[in-house]
Amino acid sequence: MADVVPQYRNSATLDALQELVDVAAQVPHEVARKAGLSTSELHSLRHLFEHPMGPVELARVLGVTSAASSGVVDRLASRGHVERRPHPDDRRRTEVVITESGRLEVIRRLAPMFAGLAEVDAALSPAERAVVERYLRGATAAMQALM
Amino acid sequence: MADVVPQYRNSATLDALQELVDVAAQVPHEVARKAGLSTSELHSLRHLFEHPMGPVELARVLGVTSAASSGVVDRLASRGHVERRPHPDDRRRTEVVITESGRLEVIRRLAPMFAGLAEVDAALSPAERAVVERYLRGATAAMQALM
DNA sequence: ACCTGATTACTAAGTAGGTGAGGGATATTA
DNA sequence: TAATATCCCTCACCTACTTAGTAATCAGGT
Repeated sequence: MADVVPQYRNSATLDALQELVDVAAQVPHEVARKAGLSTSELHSLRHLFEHPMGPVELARVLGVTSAASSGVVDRLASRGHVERRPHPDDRRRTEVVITESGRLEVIRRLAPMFAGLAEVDAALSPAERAVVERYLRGATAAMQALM
Repeated sequence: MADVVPQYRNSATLDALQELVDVAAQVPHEVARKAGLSTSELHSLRHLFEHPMGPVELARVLGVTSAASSGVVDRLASRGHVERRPHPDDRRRTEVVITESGRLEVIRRLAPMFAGLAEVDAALSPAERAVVERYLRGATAAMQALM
């Protein structure tokens, strides 16, 4: 891009950001491969780690159809990484809940990265942290504008 | 993650970073869909924008096999977005060169994002920019450690 | 000059995981 | 209550990947 879009040239941050985004995209690919999961399965575990959700919501966060996420849940369930549970209030719904095995898989694969990120984070002074956060939120917003 | 890995809790930057990475992963998916390209095809154009490369190098940056990238180049070439050219020095090689049509496609789809990012970037003082760059490079390194 | 091994790019066959359409059960709204 | 919407699933199909293997070319050692 930088070659023909002059005003974006020579910005070290923009350059670093692009590199970050590229690497961040490679990581799930590689980690999933090592874990014997598809990237969708890995992303699902990562999101289910936070809180349970149904196949349709999962489809939304993955950016796929519910037909696809139904298969994702099937495969994760067959490996024991998640469980389907009936929703207490709405009998149409299924809650997909991550199991201990699923949690361990996520932690085992991603903890080293989070440790490294925490270290980078810890090196920031409060003032610097505020600057970085503002930048990250701004960049996120700029990307979201495309969608 | 934050729920069960206490030392990572309450870091606004880490939280913002995760959000950024998630959005950054959604963007190519969505942009490619709108452009009628696969994500691999879009990523290929993005990298070929910088400089030509052969199918094998393309495969490496995409994280797929050369068999797959061969197909990617086929599809991009059939749409007129790239051209195969014989490498001047090494007759085993093919150089895949982006065409004007390919450049336009990339610019048209991604320029708004880069404009937004440049704006965020421009809001930084030189000192702040240095902080942000250091953080981004550090985060990139932490991610790369997994691979 | 001639092997040997590495590298590049491709093809062929098989497969994983996606889409789109649609259906049954349940919930929500008019 | 009737109509409509939502949730989750199945089915048939398709795209884009993988693995395996080939031909051409290059580079190094003898």
